[in-house]
Amino acid sequence: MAAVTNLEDSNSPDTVAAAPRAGKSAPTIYDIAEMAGVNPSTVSRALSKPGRVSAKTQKLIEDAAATLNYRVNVFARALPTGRTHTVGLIVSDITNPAYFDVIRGAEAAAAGEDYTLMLAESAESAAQELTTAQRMLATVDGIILASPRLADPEILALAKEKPVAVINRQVDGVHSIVADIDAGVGEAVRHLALMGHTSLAYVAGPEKSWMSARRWESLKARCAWSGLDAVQVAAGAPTVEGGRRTAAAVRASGATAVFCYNDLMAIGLMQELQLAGVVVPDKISILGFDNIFGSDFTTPPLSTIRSPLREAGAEALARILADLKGAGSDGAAEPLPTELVLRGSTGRVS
Amino acid sequence: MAAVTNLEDSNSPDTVAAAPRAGKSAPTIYDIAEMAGVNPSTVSRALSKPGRVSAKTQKLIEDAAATLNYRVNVFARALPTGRTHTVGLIVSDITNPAYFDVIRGAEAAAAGEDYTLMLAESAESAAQELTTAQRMLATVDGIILASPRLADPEILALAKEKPVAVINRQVDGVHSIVADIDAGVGEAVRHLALMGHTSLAYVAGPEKSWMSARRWESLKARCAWSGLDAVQVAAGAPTVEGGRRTAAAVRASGATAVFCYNDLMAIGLMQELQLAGVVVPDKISILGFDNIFGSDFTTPPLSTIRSPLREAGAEALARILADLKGAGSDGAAEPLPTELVLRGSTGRVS
DNA sequence: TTGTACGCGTTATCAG
DNA sequence: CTGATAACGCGTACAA
Repeated sequence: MAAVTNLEDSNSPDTVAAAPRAGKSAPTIYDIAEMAGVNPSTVSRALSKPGRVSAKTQKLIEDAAATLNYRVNVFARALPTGRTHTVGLIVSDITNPAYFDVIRGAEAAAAGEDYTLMLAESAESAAQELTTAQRMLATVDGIILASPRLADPEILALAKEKPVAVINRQVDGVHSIVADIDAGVGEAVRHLALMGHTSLAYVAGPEKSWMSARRWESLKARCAWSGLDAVQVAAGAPTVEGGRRTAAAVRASGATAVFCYNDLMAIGLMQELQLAGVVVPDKISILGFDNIFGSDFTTPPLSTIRSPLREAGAEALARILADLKGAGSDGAAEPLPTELVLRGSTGRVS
Repeated sequence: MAAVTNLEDSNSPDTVAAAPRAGKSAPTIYDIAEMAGVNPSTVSRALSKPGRVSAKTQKLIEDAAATLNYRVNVFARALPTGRTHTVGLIVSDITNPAYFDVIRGAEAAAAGEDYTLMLAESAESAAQELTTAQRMLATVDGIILASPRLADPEILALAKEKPVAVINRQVDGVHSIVADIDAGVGEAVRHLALMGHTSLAYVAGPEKSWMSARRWESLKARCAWSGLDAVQVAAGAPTVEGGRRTAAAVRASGATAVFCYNDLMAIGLMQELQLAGVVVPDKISILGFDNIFGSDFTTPPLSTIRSPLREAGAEALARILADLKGAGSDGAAEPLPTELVLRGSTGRVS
């Protein structure tokens, strides 16, 4: 394996110019003031609160700013105000495709309001989530916690410092964005009952996951209502590997249909089952949650319960921005719906 | 724009319950100075360059900082220095799992040096990439461009302002992290020849992708050397959908083995082919590049050429940090090898 | 080795 | 409505 970073044999890797210092520094409001013939403070006003200056000088200043190609220095602005126009988003695992949409939703919402999103991951660790959040707190105006592993009191403590919104979690006192999983679960259970299933199982996710417990409750309740059996047979890391490890317990349970905490686990479970010669869905039906990217790569493609992750990300950001703008009233938000996505991993009981 | 904050823990605290200070606002170096009985500037020195103060006062100051639970105000620090301890990373598509490892590699390297990573995506658009980069430029110390769609001159212009490193691209004059694809391609072609294939095809990615061209060149050269036919039969967006759209052209080509620009396209192509009743690999072998998360979800699992993405991310960050530290021209970088990952989508020619 | 004084770019508080 | 001036917290020549 010969080659290298600079492939083309020309090993001139290091004529690379080192951090050059641009000769002229960026234009400031003083430059604009001079050009427009007004006081710097007037420029500041014109550029931040477009209401407190006369229309004439406003235009004068804006023109000058434009020709100078002026851009605010966010650090200088953050110093007196403490505001950074930045919102943090902490996800539990950046390699979980479920967060793609959360990230994109939040990012789009942020960009639309001229905010910047800061992304961090907690690697499924409550401790790391806490230190990350606290570190972020210094540089952001608010924080979004997606599927947090933190305990409620810790989240509330965070919320005392700056606006906080949680996704996939219900925490009284902070903005909580939770999808209405009952809808999707109801659809799924009804469908499975129609296919002849009477004994369902649930493979749980991390212990600290509020959402995992919630999904199990929803499933249990729905099954009780429909007169089906439902048991929680295993738990594990919310990853493909974690799903694989639950295969033995799932087989032992005798259930004919299995809900997994998320698609990743469902995929892992299905892989392991197939490896052992269990045919899906003939022998056992498998369902995931989230409808992540890649859940249709499998054979059979995974049936799953779609969550409105993108909308959740956008909603979380909107709530924080509302807090920031003082419009605090976090009135009741409409529940975000879930729905059954039927693909090949579920079928008639044999 | 999003950012990945590093997980580096700043102080130790947490056990300290009592609020260290009566004042509401965060402690500053003035508070520390007062408590330690020294001048604020001494505190500044002690906290930034641990060499310029006496060991005694150093400890005095550090103790005071600890009991005060002091944390530097990054904005105040950025103002005089222009340094933010932040590096930007722009990827072309955040939903492409290939970037997982790039992101993690860069993040880990950043965290290790107490830097923070800012993440943004260009959505495969050169224009958006440029505006994003320029926007970032104001708040980061350097920028990493992963698979940039920008033209060379534009990248060089960026590099004139702050340190820049590109991944999957060779740009003379800026740090270029490119894996040795010849190694993996060589392995793959040799394997296919052994399996009886004589006519290979390449499905290209985006036109602006330097890496796509490079992969095609490598394949072409290797085939020529081995006496095999190789043609580029199609091109498309580097996505699953893009891969699907190339199916017709691929079938028309008559090739028995197809290299795709990346795994996403390979998966899409395989799906579309299978939908049309073409059996993989019996009728046609398919190979991807990158070995992304999920490339083993398919049936058959995808054969692919693994790229050291994580190492690339780490390397890119290291180069930028070296620039920042003035140690500018670091010697030749270590080679980043690629290798063939043989799974089920390749087989003997029928 | 440590203290003094000032600047970084912006916003906020007063006057006018 | 606009101008002057004082913070904001930190780094750093320049002195001492």
